[in-house]
Amino acid sequence: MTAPDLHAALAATYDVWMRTVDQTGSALAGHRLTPATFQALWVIDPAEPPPSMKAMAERLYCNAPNLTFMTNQLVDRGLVERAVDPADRRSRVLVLTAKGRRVRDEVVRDALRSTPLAVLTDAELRQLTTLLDRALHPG
Amino acid sequence: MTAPDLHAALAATYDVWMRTVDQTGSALAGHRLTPATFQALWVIDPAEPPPSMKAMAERLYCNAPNLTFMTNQLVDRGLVERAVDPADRRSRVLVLTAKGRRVRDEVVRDALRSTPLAVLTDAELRQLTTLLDRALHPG
DNA sequence: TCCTGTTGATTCGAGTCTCGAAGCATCGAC
DNA sequence: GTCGATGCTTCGAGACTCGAATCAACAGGA
Repeated sequence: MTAPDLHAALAATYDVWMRTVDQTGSALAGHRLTPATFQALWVIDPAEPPPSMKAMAERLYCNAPNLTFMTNQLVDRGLVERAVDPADRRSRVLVLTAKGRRVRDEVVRDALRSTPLAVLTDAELRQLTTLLDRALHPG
Repeated sequence: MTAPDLHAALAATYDVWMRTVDQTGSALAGHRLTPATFQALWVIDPAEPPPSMKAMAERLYCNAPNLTFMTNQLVDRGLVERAVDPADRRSRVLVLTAKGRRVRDEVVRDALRSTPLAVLTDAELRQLTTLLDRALHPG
């Protein structure tokens, strides 16, 4: 690793993500969503068991009070509901409502359509994911 | 391009950038910088002519009032100065102060040390940059 | 069974960030 | 010179973020 190569790679990563958020913006406004609430929705995979607040905070790289705030935004908009985790009654899990699943589908589709990455081929995308995953999960 | 491959690539891109910001946080606090002011500093390359507000706004994907706010933060901390562009007296260019250059060097170094991408080899980094640039600048 | 320390989440307050609308000065073309 | 366009700032409102304090529930040991 040398600084110029690393700098260029990080700058490009930043650009791709920021352009994705920026160009998804107009689609989000239609659902009264902001980048923050979109990201919260993004990390709730409806195919997996509903995540706890703690799990959400880790995925979103934010702290607990912040997540409480974002969760309230989503609850106010009728997209998620809090439920008590029977296995640990301190923990609240976030369950998508029917509307939440529908809205999430739409905005995720919008994001995938808007991201600059959409122009890459499947092979390139897999190559990209492999490189990034190697960085995220070394060893 | 198919949705699952694209989804995975975008998720990994998001993770790399957010982990970079997250892990650079403690280093930023020492200079009384936030992620936003750090990003503003990041896009002022001291090796190039000082950027105008407009150029900054494009690089940061934000609007003019927002940039005025962030510029004020940097000016208050003595890191940049506004200067009138002689070629267009409406335009203000952002000039790093001596302290600004020093602080920018430090925090950029911190960011490059903190990013998950730092574990990749030069060859991998160049491969990554090539892929991302192809997405950012197609054709 | 009680302590006791820990953990998951919320509340509160303060500060930061973001943006639309309106305003001002300057530019460029005519 | 006039007029529309452009670059930036101000203002006001809302969204976001976080540290500190609080509360309920868990987990372990005496």
